[in-house]
Amino acid sequence: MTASGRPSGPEVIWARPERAGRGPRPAHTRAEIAAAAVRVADAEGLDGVSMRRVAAETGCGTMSLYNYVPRKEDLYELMVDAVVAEYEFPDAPSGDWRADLKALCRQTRGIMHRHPWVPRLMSPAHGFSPNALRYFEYALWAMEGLDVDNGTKVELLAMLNGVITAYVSNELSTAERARTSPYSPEQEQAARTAYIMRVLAGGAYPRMAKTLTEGPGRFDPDEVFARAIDRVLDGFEAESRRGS
Amino acid sequence: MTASGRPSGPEVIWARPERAGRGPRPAHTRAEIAAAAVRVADAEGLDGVSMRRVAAETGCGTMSLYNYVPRKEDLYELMVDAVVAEYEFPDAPSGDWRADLKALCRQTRGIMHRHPWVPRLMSPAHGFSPNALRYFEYALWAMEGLDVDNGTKVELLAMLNGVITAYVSNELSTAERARTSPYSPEQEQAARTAYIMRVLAGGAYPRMAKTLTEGPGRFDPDEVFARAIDRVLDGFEAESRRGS
DNA sequence: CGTAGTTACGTACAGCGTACGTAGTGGAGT
DNA sequence: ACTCCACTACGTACGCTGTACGTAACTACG
Repeated sequence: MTASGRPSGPEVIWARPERAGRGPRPAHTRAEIAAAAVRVADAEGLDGVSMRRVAAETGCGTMSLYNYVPRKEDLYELMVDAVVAEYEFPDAPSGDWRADLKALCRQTRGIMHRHPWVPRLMSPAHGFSPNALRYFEYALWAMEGLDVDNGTKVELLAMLNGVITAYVSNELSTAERARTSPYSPEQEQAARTAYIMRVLAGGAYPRMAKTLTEGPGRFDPDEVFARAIDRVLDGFEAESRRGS
Repeated sequence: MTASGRPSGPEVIWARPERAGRGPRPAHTRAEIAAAAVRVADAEGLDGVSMRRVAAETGCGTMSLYNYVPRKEDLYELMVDAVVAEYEFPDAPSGDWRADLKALCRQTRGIMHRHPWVPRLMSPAHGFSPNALRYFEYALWAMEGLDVDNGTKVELLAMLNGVITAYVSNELSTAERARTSPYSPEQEQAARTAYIMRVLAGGAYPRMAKTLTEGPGRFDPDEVFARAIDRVLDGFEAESRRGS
């Protein structure tokens, strides 16, 4: 394979050397480009991330970007890796796997809040980027005190991240909608609740009406999130006790 | 507001009357258009769904589609509602909420397998389409025997659907990648495993290496899925027993 | 020291969502 | 019965996208 230009076969971008032996010294680095793309996505949303826009932000010609990033999908991979780098791991786990995993989950949510486009890019395809590997290694370390087999640990991590992604997506969807819509959030909200009220008034969905009207008052997002994570961990802890 | 043309305010498509009082009889229906879009997405992937393509499939001019569907996002909403219509609900729940919810989850997974683009469109924005309401109403009915408050029931449904979406996304990502990539699945797989092996051979990620090499043999997707759902249900059942 | 491989980047193409304008249709109000 | 105008249908056009391809400059290796 060649270090740039069209690849001769399917390639993971991380397998490409960043600098080829021959030719002029590249004017930019992957890290620079990733940072530029993240900047654009944070400021203008994921749809604002186009090759032209990122190239401009990086300070190079549009097509020069393709020397660093063969396909747009690879740019996404760089972006995810760049934000996964924001995790801060202690020198060693505390020994309390539950607390350590919960802290990890809080960090995941924090990253997604800082970079609302992350949930949309979540995919197993990005599971082997350098920083994802760092994350995975630490998570496995933190789980050493958890008495279940390796497969179950992997399943636990997958479920935690799945739940977090789903939860934060819901959390952010209103905000993201507001960013895109030409109307004010109040107008949007008003239109939706008006519609729902009209539907429920029809009486065709009595259980739903009851559930939505006599809903509980507790809506603190942090609490809902913590509760969700706790429930997932509960399930696996029970399994560990059963197994040992 | 007017029934077609640019809306005068933010609108849910379901609040628009399908047929206006005045003017010529529309040549197509929402159902027809949704079916056409679903056909295209099933055959060519979600990226194949363009307004032009769907219009052609429906048999009308590109811009005529905008009489039925003001924005592309609304087309997505029609598509999701169309596949949510595939749920088959019994006349009444069995009384065993666990079994009923599990059956519902299996149906969700089935729908996502038949329409691999569904996970990408999962969003709370689609939670109030007519068929989503039918789903929600039945699910609440099925949970009448579960002794937790309404808020918890909503959280359970959200978590189940989140976990299913994440799980099926993982399940499908390889297939979807194969559909898009110009290389054979074997080539893709070979490139990825070669890369991972090289990384793990470096010794920087010992726990990960151990986990991946001495992984368990049980990989039956149906089992992994059932186990995940069961664990979620376990957590909530425990909570119900604690509460009552 | 040539030369092959790399970097840089402009041009060009096919496709996208959709704003806008025009023509024709048919139900509601007089 | 007749008029009016909201509505349907649809062609054209604009600005945007990802990226294939060609060209020119540069540098490390044989």
